[in-house]
Amino acid sequence: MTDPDRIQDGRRRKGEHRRRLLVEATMRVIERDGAGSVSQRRVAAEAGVPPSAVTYYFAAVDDLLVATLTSVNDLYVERIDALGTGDEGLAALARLIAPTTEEARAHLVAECELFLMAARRPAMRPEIQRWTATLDAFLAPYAADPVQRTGVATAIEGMFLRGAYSDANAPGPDEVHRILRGLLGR
Amino acid sequence: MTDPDRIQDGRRRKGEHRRRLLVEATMRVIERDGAGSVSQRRVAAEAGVPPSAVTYYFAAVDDLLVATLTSVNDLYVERIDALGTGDEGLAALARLIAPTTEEARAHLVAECELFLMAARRPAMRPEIQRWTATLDAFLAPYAADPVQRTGVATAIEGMFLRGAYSDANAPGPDEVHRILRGLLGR
DNA sequence: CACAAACCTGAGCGATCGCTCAGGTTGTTC
DNA sequence: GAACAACCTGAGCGATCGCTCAGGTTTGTG
Repeated sequence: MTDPDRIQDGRRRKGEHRRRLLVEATMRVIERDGAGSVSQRRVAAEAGVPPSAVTYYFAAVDDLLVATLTSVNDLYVERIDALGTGDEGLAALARLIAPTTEEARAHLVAECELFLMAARRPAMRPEIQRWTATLDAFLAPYAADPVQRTGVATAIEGMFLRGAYSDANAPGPDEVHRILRGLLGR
Repeated sequence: MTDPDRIQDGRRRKGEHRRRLLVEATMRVIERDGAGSVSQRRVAAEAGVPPSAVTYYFAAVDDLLVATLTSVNDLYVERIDALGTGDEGLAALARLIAPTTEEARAHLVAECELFLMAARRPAMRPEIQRWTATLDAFLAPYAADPVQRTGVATAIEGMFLRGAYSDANAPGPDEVHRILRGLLGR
């Protein structure tokens, strides 16, 4: 995504800022009410802009969802790339997976809903592949065998999902770390 | 769920049949249009009954979704219990996980959406726990260590999720089988 | 300072939504 | 066959939905 502040043209710069504002508002709506509740009007109210402003920047509600998924993905790819290596990298990944606060859990639920939406929307599919590729690249140093790597990657996604349900019995960062170590034979 | 044909009272029997009809219609609506598109009117149209009939049997739309999740879960618990043991049990599980037809994939997407809904609806949480417990019980003979078992269980759920995205690069039954064998150290 | 481009909005159309309710039908019981 | 319980429905209220559009404002350009 283009950095708004790098844009010369003041008109476009303002527009790009507004676009971001809307994506952030969308994320808050999803966290609070669910991805199915994203509507032009709700996002507009959350962002404090008139409804038609949403239509101006995103022709359809689906386009808004694609942009939001892309934004979430940007952050995750960045985080994965910054995890580090060896066992510390694994521990950091575990901390990334397991939500420790109720706020983090709400965020996680929102992300899961966004990802699952891709199952029905071809426009979102490339983002899924980007995530999958990023995760696979991170795991490569830990597991040379691609079959094992896919197994661990799916387990990671499964743990994200379980974190979304939370309640007491969800695995915390320490247990996630132990599980990862176990799956990778360490 | 109570078997409708076992009910003596003809009034109640008919009612229970109708209730099932509505749950099945709901599942078809979810497969076609997504869990977010489930509405009293849509389900009614799909089932060929007047809208008020839906309200009569399920006070709110959420109740309909809970009933549908329960129904899906019933089937899965039954299937898991019938998988068998040893490597053949593992192969059968792999066949259960990986969708081979487009129809199976659509069904899988619907199931994932229903499960994820539980993250926001406490009324659905017990069904998640029922599934988790069933899966854990199946895996017990394959892995004594509970940490490893949770790892494999989350991988299974991750593979369900990946099957929902499908496309070419999704793992087929054979690869799922290989992954499972690998994770269980066989 | 004229012109253009990009930004921005209020009003509103037709459709769908969840849910209520008064009243009608069918099946069971005694 | 009277009394009752369960089943069943059409009509409709108020709210929200996606999306369109004509026209107004701000910002950059030559």
